[in-house]
Order: sequence, then structure tokens, then C-alpha cells
Amino acid sequence: MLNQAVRTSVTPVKPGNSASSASDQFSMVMVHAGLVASEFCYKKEEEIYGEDEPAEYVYQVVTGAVRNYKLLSDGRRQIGAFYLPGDVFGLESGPVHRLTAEAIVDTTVRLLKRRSVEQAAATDVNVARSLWAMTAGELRHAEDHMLLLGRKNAMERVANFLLEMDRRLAVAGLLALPMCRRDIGDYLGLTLETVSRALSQLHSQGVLGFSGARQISLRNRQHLHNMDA
Amino acid sequence: MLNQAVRTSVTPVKPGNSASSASDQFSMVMVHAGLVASEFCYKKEEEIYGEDEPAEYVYQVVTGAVRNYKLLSDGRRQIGAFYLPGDVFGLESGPVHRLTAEAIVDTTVRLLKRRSVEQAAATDVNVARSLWAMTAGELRHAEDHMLLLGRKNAMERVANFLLEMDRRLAVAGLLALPMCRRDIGDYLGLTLETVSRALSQLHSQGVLGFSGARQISLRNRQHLHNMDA
DNA sequence: CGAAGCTTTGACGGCAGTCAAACCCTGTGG
DNA sequence: CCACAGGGTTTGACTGCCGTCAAAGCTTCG
Repeated sequence: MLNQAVRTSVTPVKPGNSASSASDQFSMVMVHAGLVASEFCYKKEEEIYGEDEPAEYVYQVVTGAVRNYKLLSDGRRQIGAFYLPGDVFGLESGPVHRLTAEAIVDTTVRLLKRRSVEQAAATDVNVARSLWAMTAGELRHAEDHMLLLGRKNAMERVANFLLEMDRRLAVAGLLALPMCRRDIGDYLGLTLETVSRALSQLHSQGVLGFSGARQISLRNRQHLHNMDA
Repeated sequence: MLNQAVRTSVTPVKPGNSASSASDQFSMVMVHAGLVASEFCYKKEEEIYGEDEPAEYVYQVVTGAVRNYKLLSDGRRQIGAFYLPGDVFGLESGPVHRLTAEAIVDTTVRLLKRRSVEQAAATDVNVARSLWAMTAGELRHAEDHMLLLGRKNAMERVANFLLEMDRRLAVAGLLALPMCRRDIGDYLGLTLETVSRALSQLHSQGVLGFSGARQISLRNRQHLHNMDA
């Protein structure tokens, strides 16, 4: 499961545009608690942890991308979140992971032993507050996503997705999507064909440009905002 | 907004079948912190707090029922959760409420000042742990609900809803639903007509019985479990 | 250069949404 | 006590958005 221990680190990951406070808080937890994070690498498509497995570690993406999902018995899949560089994932209040996490592409993570984090939280109230805030941040995302899944049409979902990815991983105005159309569909509650058709329509309207299917440049963010309802 | 101060209390609410640990934790927070909760009543359809309003209180349902929802600008609504006797709601890690809460029927709540809760968490690590656990419980529900909204068909959603309500509010094998068909639809990402058709089909199959549209008895829970995918 | 996987596009179908009308229940006032 | 009004629920007819199935095109990498 853990491929390759590369090195240890307490330095912050990529201050970049993924300016969620979660990554800062992750660093803070480590600093306050005197913890040291190890780095590991997962290959493309490799499982990081499975649904209902004991939660032994907390992770932070350094490079790459992760999908977090649930499966129905017949194979239908709902991706709850994508984790990108700087994002913390796998943090549980209870004993087990409630979704499966997989590397979408080759991915490097920093990780902390969950038990160490718990101990830090038991002695430092600021650490405890940070853990709560991280879970609350995931809840906020889930609440927004329920609105999308329950009430938005296909074009609104895709527009919302593009704006979210633009905010979280665009560099130099260019979106380099790590995930395939099926992953996007399983995140948005659509089929891969519907995602493709929506993107094609936006392309033909000049709202976005392609440099290969996964390199996208947004040419009219306002139009996307208007479509997002 | 706060109609009527009835009395104060530190005793647990209704140990009943809503055996979520959240209500116990609410009591624990109060006991550990020496806090006293006030009781208030909201009338049917009355707003308890609005989206983006400052989060000043934490609430626990004593009697009645609450819907927690987000709206799109054109009126489409997604209900994220129903809160029933014993449930805690309105707890935020950040400064504001992210959904609107309304009483579905006449509802009594106990409430704590958020500032008091924060202070208790700052000095008692067990309180801090409880707050995190409550938010984590809401996140778990949201993750399950994303799977329902993104990937289940109408019958699977309704079957899931009936089993959830059966677990949370059935007394003597009878479900007394406080919410109308539109609320159920807005919770399940369906229209009220689709909810009604699914319930009618289950009735005609003998899976459930009606005593009025909102009094339901489940006659074949196994069948519902099988339908829930 | 070739194979495999990913993406796009097209044709068609079906599930759930929309619109509409009838039915039912509850509460209220005569 | 009954009539009525209003809202909630059920049912029907039809529509349409998105899913399904299929095939062709495009990348990428060995």
C-alpha cells in the first residue's frame, strides 16, 4: 500500500492558489505538536485507503490528485471530492474511513499518524479546533455539492465544475485536469457522454478553449457564473 | 425570531429511538461546561435562522421537526437534512450558518449560546472532541446523501427515505411524517409527484400501509432494503 | 507505428419532470 | 353539525433531458 518512503518534512506544501486554510492548519498541527510528516508516493489508479478501513493516517496532497468515492453494489460510483495539492484528506473523527481514496495520477502525499494527531488535539486546544475546522470545511463542500446533485441541470453542473477547478488548480489561466471524463461525470452525477457534450457546447460557444481534452482555458468566466445558477 | 422563552433545562431530551450520540454529546457539553439551555418555540413554517446569518446559537430539537436547506436564485430548493427530536443542529465551526433552518411543524428547541459552547471547548478537550464528532456526523450523512442524489433512481431514493425515517422517528411501528411531499422531494432531489407515485406503487405492492397520507406503516422492510441498492 | 484507452459524436429510448385536473383531508365558520 | 374553502395528495397525459448503445476519432505511449 505504501510504496515508497521518500523523505520527511515539516515545511508547508505549495502555498499556491489552493489557498484553503486547511493546508495551513495541517502545517500548524505538525508544528504545534512537534510532529514530522513522512512522504509517500502512490501510482496512478492506486488505492490509498478503502471504505470502512481503519483510519490510521491523515494525508496531505503534495503533487498529483486523489478521488474520494463511494460505490453501490452494482458499480455505480459517486465521487464526493477531488483532492489537489495542498488539500488534506483522510481525516476522520470516528474509527474508519467512510469513502475510498485513490490516486488519479502518480501522487505524492505527506502523512501523519492519526494517533499522533489525536494526541496533539488532546493537549492543544488549537489543534483540536483545526481538526474541527477541517471537517467543517469538508461538510461545507458536501452541502454545496448536494445542491448541485439534487437540483442543477447538466450544464449548470459542468459550469460549476469548471469554476471550481479554475479556482483550485489553474496556473497561468490554464486548467490541466488530472481526471478523465468518467471521473468528472461520477463527481457531477452525470455520464461521461453528457460531460463531453456540455464541454463541446461550451467550446463551440467560445466560452472555453481546448489544448487536448484535458487542457482547458476559460475564456468567459462570467458566462460560466451565469450558467451555474 | 425567538418566540417564547419557556423554561431552562439541563436534562437530556427524549432518550427515545433517535439514539444518535449527538444528543448525548449535547447534554455532555452542557454538563461538562455547567451551561444551561433555554427552551424556545417556533411556529409551523417559521424560520429559525437564515443562510449566511451569524451563527449565535446551537440548537437541539425537543419536539417537532426542522428542515435545513439551500435555495437557488430561481427557487429550486435542496433540503440537506431533517432534524427530529434529539437532533442537534445549527452548530458551525465558522462564523455563519450555511443553510436556512425552518420549523416544519410547531417545534420546541433547546438552545445554547454559541459563545458559551466555544468557551467550553477552549477549556475542556472533551467538549472540543464532541463538537468535532457532531460535525463529523453531519458530514457522514451528507456523504451518504451525495451518493443518493448523484446515483440512485427515484424508487431507491424513496425506499432509503422510508428506512431513514423508520429508524429515526418510528414509534410502535408507525411513521408519522411531519413533512409534506414537496419537502420529501426537495430532500431526495425529486418532484413531489414522483415521490407520490413511488409511495403509491409501494402501497399497491403491499410494502407499506397508509393511515392518511402522512401516517405510514412499513410492512416489508427487507423489500425496502433490497430496493435501496 | 500500432494498440489501447480516452474522447467525441450520433441515434434512440426511458425515467422522471411538467402541466393539469380530480380527489381528499383538515380546519373553520355559519 | 354541516358546508365550504384551502391546501395537500394522487393520478393521468405528455414532454424532454439525460442515459444508453454504438461507432468513429484522437492521444499517448510502448
